[in-house]
Amino acid sequence: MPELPEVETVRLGLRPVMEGAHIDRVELQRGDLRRPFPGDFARRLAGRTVTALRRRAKYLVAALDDGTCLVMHLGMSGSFRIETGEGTAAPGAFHHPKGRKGPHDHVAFHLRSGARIIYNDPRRFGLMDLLPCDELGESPAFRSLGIEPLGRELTPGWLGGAFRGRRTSIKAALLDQRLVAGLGNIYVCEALWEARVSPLREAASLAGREGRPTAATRRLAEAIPAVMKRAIAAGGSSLRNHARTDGSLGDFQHQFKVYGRTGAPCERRGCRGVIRRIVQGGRSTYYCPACQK
DNA sequence: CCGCGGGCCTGAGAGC
DNA sequence: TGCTCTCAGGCCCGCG
Repeated sequence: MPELPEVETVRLGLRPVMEGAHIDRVELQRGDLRRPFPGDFARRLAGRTVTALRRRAKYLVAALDDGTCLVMHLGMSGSFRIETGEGTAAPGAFHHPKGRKGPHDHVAFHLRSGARIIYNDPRRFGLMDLLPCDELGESPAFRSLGIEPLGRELTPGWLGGAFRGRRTSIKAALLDQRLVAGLGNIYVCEALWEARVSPLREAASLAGREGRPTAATRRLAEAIPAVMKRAIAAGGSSLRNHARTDGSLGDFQHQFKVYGRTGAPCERRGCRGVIRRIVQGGRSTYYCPACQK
């Protein structure tokens, strides 16, 4: 469940439990997710205190009291859940509220408060790493990340510049984390619908000229943060995984205008179009051919 | 550098 | 019921 709004929802859920928390012990189920855990991962975390829980694009970053940062990515299927410690946690147990260990619980953070934070990830496309906080920006994963979609940098002028010379589709350009970092397949589709821009358009055609972005680019610069904010307010989108750390579902999937709505009527006022699914770069794109130009 | 295609994993759902 | 197939919210790598 991992685009920016879902990651932000997770961050907001974890923050009250994690910030200021002392990590007693970390348990791993196996040595790797998408990549191996760094050496001595569990040992290096034991005894540390979390000073802040931040987000960069789709990454969660827990700053620790020794100057290292725990970097976490949810991949396609990662989720966190918080288990508060009634009684004593059985040693060696990845506890589940019903006493069962989830089949894909890979990491358990045992906090001094008695709470446990469990990371579950069936497909194991997720990632955890430990890096010096002052070198985060230079790390391979972060070095090439573009701007935050909710930051001040996202202006029509900036977007227009980013699209300049890009021969790829606007859909692919918005998925490119080197430009705007944090959008994924769902929110790109939704933002394009909101801005009435066809996903098939060449990105360069939206660049405009001499710092004069096109009207479509101005609409996109509004639609992107607007969709993200609404999604965060709704607790993200839940398709098959839980978005929230307490196990409750996000609600934004009920507000989708195009994603997953193949064959359904376009909800734009006055539009009689029907939502269509196409494949771009091997991934589904949903859009309304009638009103997205 | 850019853009594309494939690969990495497991599970859910559809269709037979 | 059970099998096979397709698809899934992301990212990395290697190729031309």
